[in-house]
Amino acid sequence: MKNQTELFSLLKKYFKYDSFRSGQKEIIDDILSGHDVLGILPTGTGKSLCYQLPALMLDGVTIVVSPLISLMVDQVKELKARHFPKVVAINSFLSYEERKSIFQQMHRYKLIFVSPELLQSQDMMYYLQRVTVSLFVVDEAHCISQWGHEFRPDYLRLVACIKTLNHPTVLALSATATPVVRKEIIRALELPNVKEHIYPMDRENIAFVIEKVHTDQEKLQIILKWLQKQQVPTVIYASTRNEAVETARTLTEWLPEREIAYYHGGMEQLDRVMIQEQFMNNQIGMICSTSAFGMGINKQNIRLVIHMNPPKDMESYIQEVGRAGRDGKFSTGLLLYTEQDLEREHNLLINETLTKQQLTIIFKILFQLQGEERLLPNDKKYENLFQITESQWLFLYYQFEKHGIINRNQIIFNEANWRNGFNHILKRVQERYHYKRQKLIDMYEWVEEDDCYRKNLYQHFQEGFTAPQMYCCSHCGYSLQEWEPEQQPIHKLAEQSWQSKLKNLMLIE
DNA sequence: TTAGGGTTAGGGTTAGGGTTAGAGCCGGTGCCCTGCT
Repeated sequence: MKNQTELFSLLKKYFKYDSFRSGQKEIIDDILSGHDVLGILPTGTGKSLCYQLPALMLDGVTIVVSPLISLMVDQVKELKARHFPKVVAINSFLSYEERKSIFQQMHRYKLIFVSPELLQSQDMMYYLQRVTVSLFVVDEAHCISQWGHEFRPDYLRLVACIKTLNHPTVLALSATATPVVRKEIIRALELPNVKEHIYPMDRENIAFVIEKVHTDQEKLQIILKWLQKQQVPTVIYASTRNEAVETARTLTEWLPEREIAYYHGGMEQLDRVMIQEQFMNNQIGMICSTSAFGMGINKQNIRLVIHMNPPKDMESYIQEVGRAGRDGKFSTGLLLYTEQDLEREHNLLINETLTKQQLTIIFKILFQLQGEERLLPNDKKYENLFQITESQWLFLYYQFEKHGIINRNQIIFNEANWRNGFNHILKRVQERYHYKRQKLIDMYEWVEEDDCYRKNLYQHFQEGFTAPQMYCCSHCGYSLQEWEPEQQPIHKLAEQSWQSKLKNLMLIE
């Protein structure tokens, strides 16, 4: 009871609310009673409150694992503005001195944001073991399944951190997670007694239009035809950086009066922030982007999300199209595809899959290395050495460690171990290939569907869905032509003030 | 009562790297560290 009074008074004090939104209270109660929790709450329903409040109430430190530095920074900024006590984000932007000083004061913080990579550093864990960690939060927990296997294997190493910290209460949060992904999160974090709080994530205010065309040029024509008549905040997803840049360039040529930008992960951090800010403030009307654009973007009035190709799985599509209509107003997702798109995507998948021959060669090189120094070379050019991509190397390194073939850059030879490791890794590679291939096939089966797109999209994720707000989908009689959205004019900035704004930004950074 | 408890140490900023010599093509997500002035 005392807890409950305190809970509401803290809610009022820091967040100015009198009551909780759906799901929040149930999750917080479970956390405070010491249960591990998996929370799937739609975007914009206040997920972060589910750990911010417990962090205040629990003795000790709450660790929040966050996938992006920009997300951590935003959260810390926002919490500081609310006069939330003792919050910090630790990342590579901090100097050695700053980091050290935070480490030594660790016990004085209530909330610490970190990347999964940083939790692998010995420093970090050394100091964390000397404070009481009462809550361990994995934010955007679908990253475990989306990124953990290849791209960012440190997501799969989180479970070891949790164990090292004597298993504090664990909270995994996400906005999108299919039953399969949820199972994977629970397995990867080893949470057998987890309490699950799953809320539907279908969006009744988004209508789906899917069009099959013959060429990539045709895709641009369709987009252009619509854009000539309408002006609403729009995101266009392309599958490569080049395609994003080229699409922006072409559309700008055709519609010189519109403000169109491109966005991808290879751009300078500062440029990315600039583009985001201008889009947020309606100074840019349209962004052509790779999948880098998304997480942490909180623009409420995106009306149209266009896909130049189907993404590689339905989770990605739901996440990306779900950036439309955060304000609850009617919005549309337009997906374009050609016959060749599937083949292209499948070729990429084959290309990234290690073959038995490749794996054999890698083991041979590894054997040679251990005969010489028993160490992996220090220059980190493993990709060069083994003729594989960085992502493939990250995957392999994780597997080598798991099978006792490598321990902290030291190669440990044991014939039985190696034989076993080789077979397991090969099996794992093939499993991953088949898993991803099936995801890709599901995606293409969905776009080729004759039946209601909404029904078939959401049935993979949940039981049923809410009836659409206005229009449903292109199989239920909706077409873009009949949509008359409210126009959103662009407040262009003068060249001079754009530059001075850049200067200001640079001074702040 | 006291020493020690973990490694390192110029400070600060920015650019580049994370696949290979050579032609069209064939990827995208981010983190952290290193080497350079």
